[in-house]
Amino acid sequence: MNSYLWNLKFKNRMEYNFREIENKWRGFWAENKTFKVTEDQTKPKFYVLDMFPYPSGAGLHVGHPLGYIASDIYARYKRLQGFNVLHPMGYDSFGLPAEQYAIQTGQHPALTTEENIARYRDQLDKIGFSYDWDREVRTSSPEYYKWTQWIFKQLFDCYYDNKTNKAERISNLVSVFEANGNSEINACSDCETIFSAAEWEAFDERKKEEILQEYRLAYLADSWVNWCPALGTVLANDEVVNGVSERGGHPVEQKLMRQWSMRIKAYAERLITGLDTVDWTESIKDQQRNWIGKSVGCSLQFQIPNSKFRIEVFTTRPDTVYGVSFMVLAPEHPFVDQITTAEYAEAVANYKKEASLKSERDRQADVKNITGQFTGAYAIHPFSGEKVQIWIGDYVLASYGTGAVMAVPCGDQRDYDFAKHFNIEIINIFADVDISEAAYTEKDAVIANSDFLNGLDAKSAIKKAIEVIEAKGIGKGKTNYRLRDAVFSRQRYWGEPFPVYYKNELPYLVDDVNLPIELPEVDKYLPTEDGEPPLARAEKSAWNFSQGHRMEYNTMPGWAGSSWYFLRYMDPKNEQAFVSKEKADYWKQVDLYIGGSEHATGHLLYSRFWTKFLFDQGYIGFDEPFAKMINQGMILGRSSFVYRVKDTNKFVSNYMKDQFEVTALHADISLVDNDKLDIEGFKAWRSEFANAEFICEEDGSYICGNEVEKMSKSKYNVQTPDELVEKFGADTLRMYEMFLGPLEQSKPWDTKGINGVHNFLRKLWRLFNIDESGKANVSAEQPSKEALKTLHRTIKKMSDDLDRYSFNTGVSNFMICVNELSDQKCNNKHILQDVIIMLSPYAPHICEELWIKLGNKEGEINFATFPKFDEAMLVEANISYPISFNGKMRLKIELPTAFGPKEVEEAVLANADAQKYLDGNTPKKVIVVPGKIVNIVM
RNA sequence: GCGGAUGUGGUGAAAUUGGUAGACACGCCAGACUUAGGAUCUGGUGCCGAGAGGUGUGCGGGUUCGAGUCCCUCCAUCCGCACCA
Repeated sequence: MNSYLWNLKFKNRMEYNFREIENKWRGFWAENKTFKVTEDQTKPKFYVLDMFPYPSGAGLHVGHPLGYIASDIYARYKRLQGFNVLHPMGYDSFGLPAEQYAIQTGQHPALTTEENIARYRDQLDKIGFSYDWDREVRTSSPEYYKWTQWIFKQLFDCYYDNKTNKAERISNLVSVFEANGNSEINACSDCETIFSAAEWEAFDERKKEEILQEYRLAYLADSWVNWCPALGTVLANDEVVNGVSERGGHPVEQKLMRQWSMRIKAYAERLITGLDTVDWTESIKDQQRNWIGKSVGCSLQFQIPNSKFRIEVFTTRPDTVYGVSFMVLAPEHPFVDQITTAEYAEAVANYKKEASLKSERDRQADVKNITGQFTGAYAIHPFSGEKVQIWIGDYVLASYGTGAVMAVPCGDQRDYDFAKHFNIEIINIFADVDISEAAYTEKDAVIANSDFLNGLDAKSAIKKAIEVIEAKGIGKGKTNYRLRDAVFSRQRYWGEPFPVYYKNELPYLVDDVNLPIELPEVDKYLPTEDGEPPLARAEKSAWNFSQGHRMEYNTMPGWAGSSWYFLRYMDPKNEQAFVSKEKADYWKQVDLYIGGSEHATGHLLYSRFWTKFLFDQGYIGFDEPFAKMINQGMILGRSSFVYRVKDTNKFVSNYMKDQFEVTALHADISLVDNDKLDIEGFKAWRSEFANAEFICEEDGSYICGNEVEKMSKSKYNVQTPDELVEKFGADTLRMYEMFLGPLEQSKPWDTKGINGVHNFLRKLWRLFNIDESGKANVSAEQPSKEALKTLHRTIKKMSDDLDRYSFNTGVSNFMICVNELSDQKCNNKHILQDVIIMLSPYAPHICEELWIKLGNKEGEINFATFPKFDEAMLVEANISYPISFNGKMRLKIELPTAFGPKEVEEAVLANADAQKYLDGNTPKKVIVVPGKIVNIVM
C-alpha cells in the first residue's frame, strides 16, 4: 500500500488536539492527586529536587523550566522503574524585590508574594509537572519559618568541639568551665582569654554570656560587615561581587556593627572533605574549595627588642624562614602605633590614613601599585638573630591570618616586588636558582644558606622547620582558612524574625512553645529615624509574642530558609519537629538536585553547613544534602533588530542596511517570524512607528537582523512558556526544551526548530489511527520482528541516555523510533504501548491520552513498568561490515554474524569489490574487530 | 596569573569503552498530492570536483592498524578566583 492509500484508509481520523488533551489530564492529575507520595517502605526511594524559585513579579520565562522539565522527566522515569519518588516544589518567598516594591507602593510584601506565587503556580501547572503539591513549602509562611527559627536556636545553643569534631551543646561547655575553666577546651572560638573554674564562677551574667558568644555557632558580635547604604542592610560576602551588591549593583562599604553571625568557619575542614563524597561538577567543587581557601603551614613569632610585643605571622613556607629580610604588617594591625618610632610616626600615620580612605575594591584594583612605609622598628629573626625591618603595607590584609607576614623576597613575588621597590635586601636561600629577575615560587628547589635546613627539599624542610619551631615554643603547625563567618542579620523587614529578645541588651532565646515569632505589622517598611531596622517600628502589641526589654529587630538573610527546605519537603506538615527522624531516615539525601551554578558559594555552601550541623546533633542521618547535582545552562534570548535610517522614520531591511547610515532598534520578537517583520503589527506596536516607511526586499518582506543576548524585558526578546504552551502545547514545549542540546550548556533560545518536535508528536498520534469516535485502530497480534527490533533498540538507548542524564539525545531516539514505525506502517498495540510508556516522562499528556485509547486505565501509565530490554531482539543473521583500507572506510560487505575473525578475513579478501582496492597487492595486515569493523593495512 | 569548561555542516547538535564523522531536527533545493495546511509524502543536502576521486571535527605535532575521542604545544571563547602570605 503506498502512502497515499494509507492516508486515505484513515481519512476520517481524529487529529491531535493538544489543547483539549492537556487540559483534561492537568485536571485529572490535580483531582486525583496522582503524584502524591507517602513513605512506602516496600519500595526503594528516590528524591529528585529542583532549586526552588524566588517568585518574582516578572513570572517565568522559558529559561526557568529547563531544569524543572529535566528533573520532572527523571522523576517520572524513576517512577516507571519502580521507585517511590519524592518530587516536590515550593517557593523561596522572602526577599528584597517584594520589599522594595512594598516600600514604593505601601503594599504589604505578603500580598505581592501571594500574587506572584499564584502566577508561578499557574505557569508551572501548564507545563505538566508531576510535583506532589501537598508538600509545597514557602519560606515566608509562619508554619515554615517557625522551624527556621527553631534551627537558629539550636545553633545558638551549640559550639564546635575540635576534639569530638562535631557540634556539641553549650551546656556541656558550661559544665567544663565550671569544673576546669577553659584551658582544656579545644573549640572553634574567638575567645582568647584563659580562665580557671574559679574565675568563671566569679564572672557576672553579662561576662559569662559574652564569653559564651565567642563559642556559640550562632553568635552576636561586633564585626566588620559589608554595609550597603542603598539597600539599607548588611550583606554576606557571597552577596558582594566586585565591591558592589550582587542585587542592584549598589556600593558596599566596611562598617563595624553588632551583628548575628554563623560560625561556619568551624566546619571549614568538613566542608572541604565532604566535597569528595558528592557527585557535583569539578567547577562548583573548585569554587567552594577556593572560597574556603585552606592553606597549611605554621604560625611563627618574631620578638621585638625592648618591647613586650611579639608579632605572630602565618606562613605556608616555614622552609624559607632564613630568606626573611623584612616584615610587613597590615596598616590596621593593632601594634602599628605602638611599635612605630617617633621619627616615623608622621609618615606611618599618613600612610594609614591613605590606606583607610581606599575602599576594598580600590585596594584590589591597585595591585600593581606598590606602596608601604617603614615603621622604624625592627624584629629579631628567630633563628639567625638578625634585625629585620618592620614595614606596613596594604598588600597585607588585616583580615587574613594574623594580619602580618614574614617577607621572603626570594620565594614570594609580592615580597620580591616590595623589596625591589624599597631597596630591601634579597637573600637567596635556594641552591642553584637565579633570582635576579623574579622570585622563585616553585617548591622544587633545594634549600641552602639556611643552617639546619640546608640540603633539604621544600617538603621535608617544611616538616623540619615546623618541628624546630614547635620545639622552641615560638609557633606551631597550623591550618588557615580564608572562609569568614557568615553575617546572619539583615536590617530589612521581609525575612524571618529572630527568636530572640533582649534583657539589659543581653540576648535570650524565646521558648519553643512561643514559636513562631511572627513578623509584626509596621507603618512603613523603612528604617526608623535613628537608623534602627524596620521591625523597630512595630508597637509592642504588634508582636505575637514579646519578652524582656525588646525583641530582636533584625531579620534573617535569604539563605536561612533555603538552607534546609529540602528537609521540610519530607515532612511538610509536622508541627512537632522540622522533620521527623523516621521520614528523614526514609528519604535521606537528595538523589538528584538540578539548578543553576550561581549558588556555588552561597546556598550550596550554607545548606551543606546546616546539614552537617543537624547531622551532628542527631536530627538527621546524613551530612551532605545533595548527593548528585546537575547545573543547567542559561537560556539566552535571540533579539530581533530593525534598522532605522538616520534622522528619518524609514526602516531598511537587513540585507540592504549597509547602503544607509542606520540605527539598530530592538523589535519585539512577537512581531517577527523567521526574521520576517509583521509590518502592520510593528506600526501598531508603538505610536512613533505608526507612519513608518519600509524599504523592503524584492518580495516585499522586511527582514530583521538578530543577535544573541541575555533574556530581558528591555530587549523585547523574552519568551514566556505560556505563549508556546498556547501555540504548541506543553508536551511540545517540554520536548523542545530538551531537544535544544545538553542540559548543562548555555544556549540561545530559538523557536525555529519547535515545529519539528511538534510534528513528531503528530506523527506519533497518527500511528494510533484514531477514528472519529476516538477509538484507536491497532492490531493486538504478535508484533513483527522489525517492529520489535525498533522497540528494543529504543528501550536500550532510552535507558542508557536517561541514566547519564542525556535528555536531548532521548528526544532524537523517539524521533528515530517513530520514523521507523511509520515506515513499517506499524500499528501494533504491544509495540505502541511500550513506546508511550517510555515517552510519558517527556510528553506526559499525549501519552496519558494514548494510553486510555489503547484501552488502559486512566492515570496508570505513570506507574507502569518501563519496558525491559531484550538483547535477543536485536540479533541478526548478517552484519554489514564496514571495510576500511589504511583506516579509510571504502565499502561494506554483508557477512554472517556467526563468522569468526578468520572467516571474516577470508571472506573479505575473496570479495571482488575489496580486491579492486587491493589492486593485486598482498595486505600487510588485516585487523578484524568482530561485529564492528575490518581494517586492511596495505 | 591560577583553576574549570567549550571549540564538529548554513543552524541546534549526535558519535557512551579509540572502530562507518555529521545520527535526529531546523533550514535549503527538487518533486508528489491536495478540500491550500504552520498538513502529509518522496528524493537530495559537510566542503572541493563534471566525474573518478580528494578533503574534512579550532591550529600544529605525536601514539596507534585505526584518533572528534588518548598524549604534547599553541590559539579562541565563556565562567570562576585573584595581593590569601
